[in-house]
Amino acid sequence: MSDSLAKTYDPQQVESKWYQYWMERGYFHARSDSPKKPYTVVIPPPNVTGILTMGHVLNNTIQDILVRHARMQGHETLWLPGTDHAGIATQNVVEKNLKKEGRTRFDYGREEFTKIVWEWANKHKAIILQQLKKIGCSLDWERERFTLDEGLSYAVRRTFVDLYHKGLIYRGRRIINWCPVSQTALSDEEVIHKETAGHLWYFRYPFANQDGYITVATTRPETMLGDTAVAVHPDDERYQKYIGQQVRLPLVNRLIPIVADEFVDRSFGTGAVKVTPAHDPNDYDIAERHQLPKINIMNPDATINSNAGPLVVGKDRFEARKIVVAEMERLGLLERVEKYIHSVGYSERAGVMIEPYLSEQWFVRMKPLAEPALQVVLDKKIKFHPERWVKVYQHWMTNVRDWCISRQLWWGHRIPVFYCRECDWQDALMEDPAQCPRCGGAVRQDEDVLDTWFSSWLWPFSTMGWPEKTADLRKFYPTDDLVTAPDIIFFWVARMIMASLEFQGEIPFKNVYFTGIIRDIQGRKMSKSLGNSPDPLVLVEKYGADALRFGIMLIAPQGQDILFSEERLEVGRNFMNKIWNAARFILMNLGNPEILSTTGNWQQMSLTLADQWILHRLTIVIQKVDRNLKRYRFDEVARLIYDFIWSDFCDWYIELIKERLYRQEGKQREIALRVAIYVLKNFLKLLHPYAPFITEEIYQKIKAADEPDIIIASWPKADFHLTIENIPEKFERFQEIVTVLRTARSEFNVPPATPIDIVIRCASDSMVYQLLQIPEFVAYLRSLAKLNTLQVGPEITKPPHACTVVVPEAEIFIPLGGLIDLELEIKRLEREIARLNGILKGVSAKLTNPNFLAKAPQTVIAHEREKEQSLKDQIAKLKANWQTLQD
RNA sequence: GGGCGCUUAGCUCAGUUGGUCCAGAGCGCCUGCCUUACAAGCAGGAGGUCGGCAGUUCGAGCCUGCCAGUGCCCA
Repeated sequence: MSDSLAKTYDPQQVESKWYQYWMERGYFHARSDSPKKPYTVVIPPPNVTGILTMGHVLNNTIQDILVRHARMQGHETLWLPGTDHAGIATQNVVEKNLKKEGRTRFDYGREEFTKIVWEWANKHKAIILQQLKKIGCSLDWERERFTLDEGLSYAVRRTFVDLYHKGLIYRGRRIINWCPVSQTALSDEEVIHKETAGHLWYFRYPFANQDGYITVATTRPETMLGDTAVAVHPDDERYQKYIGQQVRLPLVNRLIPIVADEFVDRSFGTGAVKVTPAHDPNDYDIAERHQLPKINIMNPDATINSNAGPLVVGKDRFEARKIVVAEMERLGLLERVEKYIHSVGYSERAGVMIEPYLSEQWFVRMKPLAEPALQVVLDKKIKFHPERWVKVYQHWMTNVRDWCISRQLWWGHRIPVFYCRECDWQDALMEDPAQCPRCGGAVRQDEDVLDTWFSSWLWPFSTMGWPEKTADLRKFYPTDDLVTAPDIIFFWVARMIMASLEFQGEIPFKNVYFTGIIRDIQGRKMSKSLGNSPDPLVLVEKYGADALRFGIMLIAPQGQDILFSEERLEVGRNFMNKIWNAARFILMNLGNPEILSTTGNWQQMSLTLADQWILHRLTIVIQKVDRNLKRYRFDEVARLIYDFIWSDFCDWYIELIKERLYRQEGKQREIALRVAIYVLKNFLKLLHPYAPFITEEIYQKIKAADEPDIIIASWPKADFHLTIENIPEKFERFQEIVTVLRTARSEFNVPPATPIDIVIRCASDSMVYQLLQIPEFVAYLRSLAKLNTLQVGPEITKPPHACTVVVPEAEIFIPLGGLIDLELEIKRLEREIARLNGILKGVSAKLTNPNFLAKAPQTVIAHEREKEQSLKDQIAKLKANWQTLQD
C-alpha cells in the first residue's frame, strides 16, 4: 500500500511489471485436469511474416476481454496462442530479400531455401508474440503452436490422406487462378476482383470459305492466339446462319469453328465471342461442351509460348497485347476500340494481375463438406454475431466450388502423395514409402505444398493435439468463442466448421464474433502504401496499452468498420488518468488501512442517501455490463464503465463525500471511505478485462492482504438492494437543484469567489425540503455555491433583487443585490415560461385526445398527468415571480 | 446484375421490446475557473425539423414501403 501516487498516471512504469508477475504465477495457464467449467478461445493465428496491426489490437483485445472475464467468473480458462506459416506471403518476403542479393531460391535448392525461411519465420514469430504480450494478452504460452509444428503437420497429413481415400481430394486439370510472380496456383478466395479501366477491342475473324468476317470483342487481345472457337448464342438471329462454319484465326492461321452456346451474352460486344479455353474459365466450360481443343499459350511466368505461333513468342503478356493489337490493325482486322471498365482479378498477397490458367492441381470436393457446415449455422448450433453474417455464409456455402489446395511453393506442408517412377501407381500415405509397393520401382513425392488454409482449417483442434485423443481436447473442445474479421469468413471460418464436423464430428466453436475492419479517419483501408497504418507499439508507448485497448473498444461499434485516428486514443488516456486520480484521492484520505477489507455488508452501517445512491448505481452498472457482455456489445460496456466512474463516482459521489472526509471524524468519515473503496474495487474488476494493467496496479494498493490479485478476483455481483425509498428520484432532484444553481450563477456572471445567499421556498412535506435536511447535501451546496446562508421553508417571502429558478416543488431565490440585471432576469423567466409551456402543450394535447386515453397503458397516462400537473405548477410560480418584476 | 450495411450536433458515433435517457456522448467551438484527486481537469453554454416522401399506430430516430446518397461483399 502506498499513499503517495504520482499526480499523472505513467503507464510505462506500471505496465512493464504486471505481465511478468501474472506469468510467474501461472495465471494464464489452463489445466486440463481442473474440475472447473472450461472456457476456451483459440487465437486466430497471426502470420509470422507480419507485425502487429491495429486489426490485431482490436481482435486480440476483444479476445482478452472475453478470456479475462471468463477467468474472473471462475472458469478454467484457456486462450491458446500460435502463429501461421502463411505460405505465399512468407516465401514471397524471403525471395524478395534474396533478390536484393541477386539470388533466387533456385540458387539454394529446396532444402537450403526452406532453412532460410525457417530462420526468418522464427525471428518474426518471436516479434509478433512479444507484441501480443505488450498489449496484455493473457495467452497460455505453454500451449503455443505453429502451423508447421510437427504435431500440426501430422494432423495435416492425416487429414489429407483421409480425404484422399474418401475420394474428397482429387487431382485434376482445370482452369485455376495463376499468380505469374509467385508462380503458383491460388484458390478463388485469394483473388480480389477490382474494377479496372481497360479497353474493348473489336477484332475481325475472316470466314474460311467465303468473303466477310465475324467480329468479336475482347478485353484481352493477346489471348486470341489461343482461340479454338467463336461462340454465339443459338437464338441470336444475327449469327444463326454462321453456326457450324469456320473462321481463319488471324496471326496464327488456324481454322476454328463457330459454335452455338447459351452461355453467350448477346448484349456483350457484338454478341459473338472468341473462345480461349485454356485462359478463361467460362471458355473452358464452353470447350468442354463442344469438345474443343484447349491450347495453352502461356508459360508459368506469363510470357507467351510457342503454341501461340512465332509472332510474340517469349514476350510478356502485356507486351504481347500491344503487338497483337498493332498487327491486327496493320492487317485491317481491328474494327474499333472502346474504353471499357471491367473486373480484373489480382492476387491477394502479391497484388499482381492473376491469369486464369489451365494446369494440373489438387482439389477438395466441397459440396459434401459444405452441407453439414451450413446446417449447424442455420440451426444456430453456431451463432454468428452480428447475425447478418449468416446470410453471407449461406450464400457462399450454397455456391461453393471445389477448393484448389496445391501450391507450387516450397514453404509449407508437402503434399503426401507418392508416384512410382516405373508404373502408374500413386497413393497418399502417412509414411514415406521406400519403394513402389506394386512394382518395387523408385518413388517420388509430389513437388507441391498445400494451401496454408489447409492447415488453418484444422487449427482449433490440431492445436490441442488431434489426432491423438488428448486431455486438452476432452476438456477444452469444442471451444467457446471465435473472434475474427469478416474478410476471412470463407477462407477460414467456413472451412474450420467443415473440418471440425468432418474430423471431430462436432462444431469447433459455439459463437463467432465478427469485428469491424479498421480504417483511417477518411474511411480508407489501412495499408502500407498509404502510410495510414500506425504502429500499435508506438501507440502503446505514447498512450499506454490500457488506453489503446480501452480507446479502441470505445470507438468500435458492433459490426461496423472503425474509423481510427490517433487523437481518438486521447479519450482512453484521459480516462486512465481520471481513474488513477480517483484512486489517488481515496488513498490520500484513507487513514485507517483496516477500511480496505470492507465487504458489502451494509446493513449494520448508517448509509447516507449519497452512499445508497452510488451503491445503487454500481448495481445497475454491473447488471448492464453483464447483459451487454453476453450480447458481445463491447463498445456499450466500455461506455457504461466510463460514464459510471467519471460522472457518477467522480463528479458526484467523490465531490459529495469530501465534506465527510475533510471535516468529520469517526463513523461518517469511515463509512464514506468504505463505500468508496467498495465501489472502486468493484469498478476496477469491471474494467479489468479492458484495462488489465492499471486495474491490477491500483487494486494491489487497495485490496486487503487476503484478497487475490485482480486478474483472478471474482467478478462483481449486482447484490445491493435499496433500503431508502426512491433513491434515484431523490438524488436526481438534488442533482437538479445543484445544476440550476450553477447555471444561474453562470448566467448572472457571479464570480466563483463571490459568496451568495440562497432562499428556497418549498412545502415542509416536499422531497426538496427533506433533501435539504441532509447535512451532506447542505454542506455540498455551501461549498459549491460559496453560500453565506441557506434558508429553507414554506413561509419564505421572496427577497428583493433576487433571481428565481423553479424546480418541481420549489422556488429557489438568489438575492443578488446590485449584481442582478433586471432586464436579464425578466427575459430569463419569459424564456423559461415559454419553454415549459411548449412541453405542457404537447402533454395536454395527449391528455385531451380520447384515443390516447382509451388505448395507451395506464402507467403512461398517469405519468403524463403527473407531468402536466408539475408543469402547470412550475409555470404558475414563474409567472408569479415574473409579475413581481413588472412594477 | 445479386446480397448486406450505413445516413442522428461541425467531426466520430450511442440511442435495448415504439411512450418515463423523444433528442444524447466524446472530440471540436464559446464563457468562466490553476476550487487542497485530476488543466489528460472542473463548471456553464451554443449547435440537430434524427437523409427524403408516404404508411401503420392514440403515439415513430425506433416498425413497413418507396426514393436518394454512401460503403462493403459476391457474380
